[in-house]
Amino acid sequence: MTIRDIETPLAATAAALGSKERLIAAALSLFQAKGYHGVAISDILDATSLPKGSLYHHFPGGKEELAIAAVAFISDEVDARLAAEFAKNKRAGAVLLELAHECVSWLRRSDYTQTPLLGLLAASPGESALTQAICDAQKRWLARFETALGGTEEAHDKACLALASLEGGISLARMARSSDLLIRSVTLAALHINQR
Amino acid sequence: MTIRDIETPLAATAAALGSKERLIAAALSLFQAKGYHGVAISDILDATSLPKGSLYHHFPGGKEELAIAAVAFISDEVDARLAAEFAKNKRAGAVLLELAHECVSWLRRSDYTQTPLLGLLAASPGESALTQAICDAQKRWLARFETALGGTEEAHDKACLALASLEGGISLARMARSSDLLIRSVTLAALHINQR
DNA sequence: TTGGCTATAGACCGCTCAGTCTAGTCTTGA
DNA sequence: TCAAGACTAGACTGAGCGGTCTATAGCCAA
Repeated sequence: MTIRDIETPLAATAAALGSKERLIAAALSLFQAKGYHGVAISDILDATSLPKGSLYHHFPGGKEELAIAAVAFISDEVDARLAAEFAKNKRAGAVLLELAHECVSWLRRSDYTQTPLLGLLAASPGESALTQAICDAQKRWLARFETALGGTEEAHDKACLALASLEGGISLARMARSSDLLIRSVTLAALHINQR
Repeated sequence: MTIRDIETPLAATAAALGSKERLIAAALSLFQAKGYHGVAISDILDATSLPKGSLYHHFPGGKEELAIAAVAFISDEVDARLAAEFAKNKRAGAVLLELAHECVSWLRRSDYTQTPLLGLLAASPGESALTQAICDAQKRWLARFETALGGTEEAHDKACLALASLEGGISLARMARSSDLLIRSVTLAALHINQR
């Protein structure tokens, strides 16, 4: 079992993970649904049924440190996933589509409350370490696509389109409560990316 | 002079507008920079040098009513702009690129703190009238592109890609503090949209 | 001048926030 | 068996929040 399995917190299975992991999982889930400022420490504690002492024991830096850990987790997970897919010599467009479909499943499972990647976390305090962590995650993902596409100037362009259509599509789909919009934009983008 | 001229609040010119317009302008600017929950009523009052009484006189519904007014304003503005451009029989890709360049100018002018469209406002209380207002704005803009592209199924796909690459590109560019990423993704998208 | 309306002004309230602190419990290794 | 560290537990604090309230200033018509 991984953290991801309880990202939409299901108290039952959650007990099997350590407190630190449960805090990260609940925090990620909540931040993806309401953004950094929209989540209160008490929300996270309620979701995990843990007391304040535990949170500040594992994350002395408080809310921001926990948020950074959550971002690092999703950053690693997506990055690893991309690396694994590209290692199979799949075309970039296919990998993008696969990722999009997984995002769709997350959107549906959360009834369109969650933003599967980092979209809503962008509303975080400016100039903070948290902002930097989000920025780093996007850079990593961008680099994966870029190298998979050949590392050329054109590859860079295509990588930008891939990530933009994904994040933008997620935002549209969440608002309209219809994964359709995400699929449409990403499918077109994938088509273009796979060209020559 | 329009509200937009003082969207990045410049106290000097602001005095020429009524209090209500100044409140909307300042609120929009702040929400675009920090998201709904990241902005305090006192921030808006500080930015406008207006007392609390004025805000609750013009917007009895408080923070949310003001936010809705701000969303309605930008929704109208962008929609009118799209209508005007399309009326000149410009190709959809060209209009998209133009809009993107205007967003770039906003990003630069705000030193990459503001999200020119509605990106950061997506982190708003769920199931509220505000969420609905944001959703409506996106629908309007989407519809403009869709009809301009011919109203077909394919047009719908392309419209989704247009808006997704724009919103997603803005998010990437803001994080990386480089408008480059926005231009790259939108240029590629525009290319694809203009095809056939 | 007066009366009423619009708008400004800001003190004030109850609540929730992030974070601190002390006490207690569980685990582990000597 | 016991001591020390890891972790849980939750009361408490001060600051800041959104929102309410009363008082007042400016303006126009009677």
